[in-house]
Amino acid sequence: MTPPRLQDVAARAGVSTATVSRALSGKGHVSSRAKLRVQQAAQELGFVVSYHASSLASGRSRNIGVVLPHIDRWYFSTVLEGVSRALLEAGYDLSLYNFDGDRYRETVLTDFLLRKRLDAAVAVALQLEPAETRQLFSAGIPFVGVGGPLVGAPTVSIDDLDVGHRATQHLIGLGHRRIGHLGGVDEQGRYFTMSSNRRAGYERAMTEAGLPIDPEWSIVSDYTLMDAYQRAKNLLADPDNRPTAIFSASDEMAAGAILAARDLGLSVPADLSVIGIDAHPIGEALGLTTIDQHAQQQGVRAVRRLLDHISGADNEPTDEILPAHFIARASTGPAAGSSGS
Amino acid sequence: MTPPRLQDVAARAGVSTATVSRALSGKGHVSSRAKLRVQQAAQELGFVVSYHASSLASGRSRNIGVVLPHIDRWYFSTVLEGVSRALLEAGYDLSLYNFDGDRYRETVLTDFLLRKRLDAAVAVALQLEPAETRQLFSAGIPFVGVGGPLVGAPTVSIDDLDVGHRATQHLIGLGHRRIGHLGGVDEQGRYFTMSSNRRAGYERAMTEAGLPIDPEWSIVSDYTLMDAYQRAKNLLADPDNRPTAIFSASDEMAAGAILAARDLGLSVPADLSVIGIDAHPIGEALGLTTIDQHAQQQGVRAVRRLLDHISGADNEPTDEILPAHFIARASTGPAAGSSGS
DNA sequence: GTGAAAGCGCTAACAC
DNA sequence: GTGTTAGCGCTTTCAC
Repeated sequence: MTPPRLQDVAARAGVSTATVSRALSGKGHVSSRAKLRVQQAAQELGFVVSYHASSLASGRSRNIGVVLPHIDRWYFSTVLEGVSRALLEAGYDLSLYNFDGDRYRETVLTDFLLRKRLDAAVAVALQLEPAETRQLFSAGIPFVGVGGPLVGAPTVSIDDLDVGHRATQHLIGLGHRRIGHLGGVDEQGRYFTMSSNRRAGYERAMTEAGLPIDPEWSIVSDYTLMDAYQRAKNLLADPDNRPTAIFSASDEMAAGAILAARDLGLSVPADLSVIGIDAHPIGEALGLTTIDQHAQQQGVRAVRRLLDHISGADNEPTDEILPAHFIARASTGPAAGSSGS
Repeated sequence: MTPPRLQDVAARAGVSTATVSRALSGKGHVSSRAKLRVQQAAQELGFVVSYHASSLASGRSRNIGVVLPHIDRWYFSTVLEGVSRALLEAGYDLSLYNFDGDRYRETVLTDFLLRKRLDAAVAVALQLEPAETRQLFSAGIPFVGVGGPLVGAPTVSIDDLDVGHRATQHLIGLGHRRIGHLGGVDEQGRYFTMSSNRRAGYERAMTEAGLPIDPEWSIVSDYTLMDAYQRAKNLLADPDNRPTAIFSASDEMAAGAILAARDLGLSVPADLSVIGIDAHPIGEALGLTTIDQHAQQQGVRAVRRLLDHISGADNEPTDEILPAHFIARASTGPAAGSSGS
């Protein structure tokens, strides 16, 4: 037996299909008596509107896309969790498009996003070429960026430069002068503006304090714990020339640094202070001092912005900077032989 | 200007809409000459078929759903990555439905899945009540389960009991006799059959070897690193009555145990051997011995099964057990005072 | 191999 | 407040 259609509900309730549509969607006026009969009939028949028919007729699909370069990395899956929650709450469907690094970059941009099935989309930390940005926008729907600038669309993020600055200042305030940095690559200008902004914040804080920035202490990693572990270990192995503190652009890399230090017999924070960014759960067990960037909340805000926009709320396309908060734990402490500052 | 429709392409190519549809979808026979003209016209106009119109007319949507209880946990985001990859490869869209624990359980089951917008769906480690399973299937589409039994649908997973058994045997083979277990809750029979099967494997191996199962060494954790850290620390704090080895049902919990041991001044594996399951990246830096369950591959396989089914391939709804492989690293070693076995 | 035309199931004017 | 009806843009018989 074929599923009930709106027409069947109309027949059973003794009204027209238009009335059923109105009663069920809540748009337009329907007498409460008619509404009741419709709802009952729909209930009895187990009627659910056909998504495709509804979308085709109305031109809107209650479906929002999420485009991201990775899924199984903490930042992305956490933002996604926030996006998902906000969308579920609003009754919207969520379509997921994963670049998977660069693997499906083209495909997603040229095929998937153009199918006219999305009301809007959020782009998480994508760093696109100008031509790619154009492709994106050619989908003809509102976009909002998260965690990195999406040129031409409003973006929700933290102030990465400021966060890098504050993290570094924290270490400087503890009396450290030999401070290293663990950051990400800025592959040919793609990806990780986030990362380069944090590095810029570090450099600014160092410069302001009149401290030297040793290029050897400025480590470029691929943002994974293991890679950071290995590189930090190399850096810290030299007892004559190693930093007393490290500011890491992510908690996972910070964790790698802490594990490396321990494996070298260095104690944290006595021999080495480490601060990260994220509030990644792994930081708890390591006592990692960090700055919470409220990743989930970033996803939630992005969705709110989009939904407001769709519903015609008069929001100007301004960027939104979310606050980030210190979580002081045990991985940072006074520099050896320092009285603080 | 409104986007081009199929009709526009037809006009430009000088053929009927039917021919355009055939030429573009590849179904039905079209002269290569006509096909060429159609493709060119489509190209010039920048035509992309309307998803909704196509779905409404054909009854199929090239859209597959993924239902999971969490997104931001390693297992789930990794499976999701695999699912996403396989779907992108096949040109299918992916709709994401997150229970978020129990928060949207009802909503997803009763509202979202019934909108007739999915061709099929994969359910990742859902542990449903019978009534909920019925709701799920009432969507009228093929399902496949991943990483946990979905009663009434084919499931892709590893053999959790066997894996628990092998992990424990590994420790026993190293001469350990006092072996603890770190597993998850079986909340009222919901969630984590996975976890209870691994525990059962542990118990069987212990029993077979004639070793005692000390209830105090069988720790129930919430599967997070931090919780496992705390509980393991409590367990290991007592020098007179602690295990010499721990089998953890996940790598994250295993990592917690290792960190706890270190913080107590115990050395791994000299004082404590630890083995996990997952091949979680964190295990690398900790030298964690583990069993790789190929989570991403589980997602890929689930999608393949679904697509085969949709395309009418004669696949019986059998469960599929994927192999799991040892990754021997440094966290497990011979028991102190043992000659091995 | 190709075209005509009848839907797919719903929404949104527009009329009453 | 409610019904009539013309689409939304494509797929798919059924003829030719």
